[in-house]
Amino acid sequence: MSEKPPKDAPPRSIERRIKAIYESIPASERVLADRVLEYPSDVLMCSATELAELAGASKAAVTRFVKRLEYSDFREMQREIRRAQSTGDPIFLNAGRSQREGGSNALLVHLDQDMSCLRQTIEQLDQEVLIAIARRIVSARRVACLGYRNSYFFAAYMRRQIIQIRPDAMILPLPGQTLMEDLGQFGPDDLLIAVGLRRRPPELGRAMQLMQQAGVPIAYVTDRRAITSTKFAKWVVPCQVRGTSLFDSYVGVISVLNFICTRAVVLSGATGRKRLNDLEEMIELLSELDPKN
Amino acid sequence: MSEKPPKDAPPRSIERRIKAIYESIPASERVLADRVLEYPSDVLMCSATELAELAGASKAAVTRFVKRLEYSDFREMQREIRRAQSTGDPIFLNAGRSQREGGSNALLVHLDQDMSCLRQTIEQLDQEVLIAIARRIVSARRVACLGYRNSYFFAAYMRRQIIQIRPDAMILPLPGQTLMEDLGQFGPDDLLIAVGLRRRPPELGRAMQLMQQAGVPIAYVTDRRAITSTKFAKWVVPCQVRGTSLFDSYVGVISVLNFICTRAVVLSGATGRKRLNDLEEMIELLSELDPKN
DNA sequence: AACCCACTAAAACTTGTGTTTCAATTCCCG
DNA sequence: CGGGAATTGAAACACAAGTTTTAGTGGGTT
Repeated sequence: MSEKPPKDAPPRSIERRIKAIYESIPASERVLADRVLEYPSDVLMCSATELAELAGASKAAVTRFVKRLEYSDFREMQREIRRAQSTGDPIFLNAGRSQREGGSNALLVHLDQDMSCLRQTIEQLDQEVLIAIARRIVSARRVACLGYRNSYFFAAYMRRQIIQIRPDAMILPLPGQTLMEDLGQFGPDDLLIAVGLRRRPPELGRAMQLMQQAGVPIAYVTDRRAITSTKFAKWVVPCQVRGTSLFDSYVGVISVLNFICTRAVVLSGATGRKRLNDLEEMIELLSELDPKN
Repeated sequence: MSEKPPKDAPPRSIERRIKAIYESIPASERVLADRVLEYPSDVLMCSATELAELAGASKAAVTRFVKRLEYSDFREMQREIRRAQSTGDPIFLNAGRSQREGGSNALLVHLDQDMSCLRQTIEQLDQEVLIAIARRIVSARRVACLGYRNSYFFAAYMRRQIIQIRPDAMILPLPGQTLMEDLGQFGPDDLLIAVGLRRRPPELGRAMQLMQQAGVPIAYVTDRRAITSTKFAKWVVPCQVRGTSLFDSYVGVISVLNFICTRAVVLSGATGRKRLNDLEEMIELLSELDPKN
């Protein structure tokens, strides 16, 4: 007992162990480290062979990696982690889920709500509408994203994804500018993406009405309760935002926007720009500049 | 090989299968059934041998039990169950939801991905950490939200919710300002909420390092692969952002932020809730907002 | 009581796993 | 440009996992 072996002394989690040595390990093991950090439950559920395949490494690399983490054995590592899990380390709650087991766990209640919010949003959407919007994003002469209050963030998010294929996409309103300075020139060849979730200020409806009168097609991302303002839109994307929570849940909104943008990028590749039209390649390309800091 | 086993026909859940045959199985397999019904995750995590020991049965009993459940193999059973869990409710995956004609169910695939992304984020978080952050939001002298690129939107969203209980909450960086002009005065009594999702510019890490040196506690919302920058944070909130999609999915991030903000409001108690009510009332009164438009 | 049948688990068997070895390769550093 | 250290995955290896066989037990029936 006088000697303290470093092994059992600190009940360090794998994440901690990985981060401690991350800088000093070779590439083949680093891909494993990345995979484990991103999907920790894989270690519990998969065999070492599967883990190697998932991470894109060899079985030998897995063994070396395990040793470097100061585990004697792949299996011992699994046991170790499982112990940590059963003693309450929340990182791996994933595997032990049994819905009603949570009891007073507010987090899991929250998860349930957001899951059903997300599901209800997506299930009741028409894929063709979303694809039509994506197509329009690619083909329109100009694109602008509009949103107020909370919705502004989502409009801005949308615009940020779109500029990867259309660097001219605008975000509105701009501080200190009136809307019409930027939208004044818009016409039937353009596209307005309006995000109007609950707590819409009247400006939004007015702007949409004006744009409709100018013949501008409008894609309108909103909540289910919107009524009158949907009349101005060519495409309506109603999202479920209401939970029993204090604040509205926007998981459905962000998910839909992601979907539209993804489709738009794919479509833009297909329409013959010199961009890669292979989705996988694009993912690879986007992933290569990926700082681990 | 010419014969097609009934293997791939029904994607029934394991619980269903067990209950279907429960009455008609012998004792040694029934103890296994009981164990599995009570701790379903054992099947995923344990080996067949371990499962036998836990339930108090023999290895042979496990094999017979698995066969009786119409799985060809113990390992195949594990794979089957794992697949069902990782996508959430297996109802969505291959239940043949062809209500949307057109053959391509890209939307439902997208839903699956975002559902599991959301689940993996929430389930692997520590509720105590989130509550500690919420508490700090209420008690800190000053609060600032920091984020670059995509993360900026989430920092801004966060700040927008927080100002309902803390009107002094800041969003950073501000255009045309240097960070230190706003953060220079920060110290141990304050709180910095940093959002740093993939594609982090180096500025973020530098800012966090400086703040840590100044003794400022940092709540850091990031993705699972972040390594070095987590060293500067007092609380780390790792989110699952990676799907097989082109763009990262932020459903988990937005959900967590919502949770933290909600808890902060609840914790802020009467004053906070009062303020929120006042705000709503005032808004209603001025009819500044019309939810129906 | 004798027989039969279902059931059980120990032990042999087989397959697939994780580990180790090793030659080829890359990357430094002189 | 070399030589050497480090890194890598394919293949060989040892071993443990799951399956099958088998011998034994207990309960029920005629």
